This record gives sequence, structure tokens and C-alpha cells, in this order.
Amino acid sequence: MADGRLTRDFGRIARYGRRMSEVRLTTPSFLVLGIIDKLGEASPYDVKVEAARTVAPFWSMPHAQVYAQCDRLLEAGLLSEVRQSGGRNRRLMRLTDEGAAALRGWLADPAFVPVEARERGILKLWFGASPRVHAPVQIEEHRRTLDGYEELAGDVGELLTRGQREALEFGIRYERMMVDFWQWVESREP
Amino acid sequence: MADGRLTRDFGRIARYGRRMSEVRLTTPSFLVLGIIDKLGEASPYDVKVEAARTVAPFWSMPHAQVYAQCDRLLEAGLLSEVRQSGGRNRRLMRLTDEGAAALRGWLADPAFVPVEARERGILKLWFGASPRVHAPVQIEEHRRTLDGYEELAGDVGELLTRGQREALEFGIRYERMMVDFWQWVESREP
DNA sequence: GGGGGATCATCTGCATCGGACGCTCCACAG
DNA sequence: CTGTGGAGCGTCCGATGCAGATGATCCCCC
Repeated sequence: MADGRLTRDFGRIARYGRRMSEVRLTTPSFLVLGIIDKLGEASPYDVKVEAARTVAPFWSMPHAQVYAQCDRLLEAGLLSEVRQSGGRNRRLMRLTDEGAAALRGWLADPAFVPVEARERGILKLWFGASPRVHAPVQIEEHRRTLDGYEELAGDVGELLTRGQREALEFGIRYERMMVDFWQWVESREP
Repeated sequence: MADGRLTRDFGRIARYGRRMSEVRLTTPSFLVLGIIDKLGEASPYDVKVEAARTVAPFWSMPHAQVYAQCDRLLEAGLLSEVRQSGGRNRRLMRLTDEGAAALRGWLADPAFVPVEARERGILKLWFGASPRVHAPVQIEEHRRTLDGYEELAGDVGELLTRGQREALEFGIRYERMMVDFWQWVESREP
């Protein structure tokens, strides 16, 4: 084995936009672009709130990151500042043509990046933790989020776009799978 | 809503060992501790290779990190250097009592940390990418890793510890779920 | 006795993390 | 009015994590 494939390939850097000061575009970059695209026009704060409201279960960023990304994207010319309303320097931003192109390029790119399931519970199992201790907590928590998702699907399911509905469906299946899995773990004879 | 819960709670820092220069123990720390515990005695390189061989699908670290973690853990007194065999400074390390206690504490702690499913594919769906483009690739790739896991389970299933077998089962269920999900996405009428 | 590939380790530069801190605005009480 | 407190909004910093390049040492085989 060549020097072990230990890394995560988190990056898979893209450079769809071809202009200006050459930034590396990472997934968080596209998260910001995607949200601003949805909102049309937004301040960093709007982005942050919207991210927390929507995509956080799939990909969250700490607050400070949002501002940093916006700076980077502005500098790279993928976003443009629309206006500064007075005192509080509230920057409203839009996608530039380059920004829109970059987003489209990313969305269209089917490149597969293998995921790791960063489940601490599973890791603990691997290292020999007691299923007795962990299973009940896991089942309870996954059931809770599963309920939340299902309620969401029932309540606002109609209002979602197709893609959003599908992402939600993924969440539901994931949580259902986890509940089943931990029940299976619990039920094994010791 | 108070200032949005946007963050990931990646940390959930622990401090089970109570000695010395106060390090923050993160999941990677316990990964290293867990592996050294399994191996009994190991150099950073051994840890890195073992990690790549085993837990990488659940939690991988880039090479450099392993060395950094070892340094931190040594300094904190959770690991001890056993010997330096000559020229190439090959440090062999063991868990100290504190290290073993820290690991036990972590393993016993059922605290639930919500996962994010950092699936780029799902994120792209959310933002409106075309299922037509992505589904076939995703199905293919997930099926491939699923096959790999199942083969593994067949081949060496007997040799694994209970926890390892369970972790593998998780992998299988996860991949199976993904294949089903993307097939469902693909099959929806447009 | 020296080339070359596997083994082992480190450095560097950047992205990201989390949490604390600091503004601005507005509501409402005094 | 004036003051004060909390929600809305933004920034900073130290620690950690990341990817890849690069540097050494070993050992096999010629």
C-alpha cells in the first residue's frame, strides 16, 4: 500500500469561475452562493440565519465563517455589494454573473466525493464501548429528530421545492436507518 | 430565535484525564488513544497506517494530524514514550494510566452529538441540482462501496470484535440506504 | 557501495472552529 | 426626553484541522 489513503478528500477544490484573484472555492463557498441565489439579495447575517434555518442538518458553518466566506467571494468577484444602508454597515450582496456561473457549474458537477459517516457513536462501538450504555440514548435521540423531520414534511412538505423535499426525505431515511440500527445492536444477544 | 444555532458542536470537548498541562481532547485525540490501546505499543506511523486500514470510513485524519495529536497527548501525559530506537527517531508510545482512564471515560460517555450528514450530493439536491445528472453516479458509487463492505463482512467477519462487526453493519446499512434513496430520487416522475 | 522505492517524519500555509467581544438599533420604563 | 436592556448584526483571536510538499532513513538488490 502506498502511503496510506488516510485523508478525507474534504476539499475537491473547484474553480468554475475564471476571473480575478483566484480563490479556492470549497463547499462552504457554494453554500453561501447557493443561499444568496435563493434569497436574491442578502446580507451576511441573512445568509447565516437562512443557513441555520435550512441546510444546517446537512452542512453547517459557524457564524464567523459566513462573514469570511462573503469577504472572499466579494473579493473574487463572485458576489457584488449592492448597497450599504447607513450606520450599521449592513452589506447587501447579490450574485454576479461569474458567481451564478460558478454555482451552476458546481451544481452540475456529479463528481462523487466519498463521505465518511462521522458518527461518534459508531466510532465508540468500534473501540469497544458498551452497546447497553449507548443504544438507548441513540435510539431516543434519533427517534426525536426523525419525528421532527416527519412533522416538517407533513406541515410544509407542499411548500418545498423538489430538491428540498428530496433532501428532507434523505434526512428521514437516515434517521429511520439509525433507529433501526441501534435497535438491532440492542437486540443482539450478549 | 436567539442568535441562530448554526454551529456544529464539533467539539464537545472532554477532559476526562485530570492531570498536567490541560489539553483539549477532541475526537481525533480519542481516535489515536483508541488505536494505541488496540495495538498496545505503536509509533505515530503505526497509528496512521492502522487508522487508514480500519476506522477511516468512519473517521479519518490527514497524516500530519496524527503526529500533532501524538505530540499533544504526550505532552499532556496521556501517552508515554517507550523508547527511541536510534537514527530514525521512531517513537514508540503506550497509554499511560491517565490515557487509559481518559479513553475509558470517553467510551462510557453516551452523550449524544447530533450528526450532520455532510453529503455534498444532498446539498446539491437542496440547491436545485438535477437528479438526472447525479443519481446514476451516486448509485454506482454507493453500490460499489456497499459491495466492498459486504465482501469484507463475508471474508473476515468472524475475525472482528463485536463492536467492529457492528460498525461494519452500520456501514452496510448506510450504503444500502443511500442506494435506495438515489434510486427513489431517480424514479420520481419529473 | 550506491540507486531506488518503501518507510517514517516534519514544515508550511491556509481554512475552519468556537467562543468572546463590540457595536447598533429599538422598546419601553421612568 | 433619557436611560437601559435585549435582540440584531459584525468582528477578532487563539487553537485546531487540513492538503500537500519535502526531507530524511532504511533496506533490498544490483
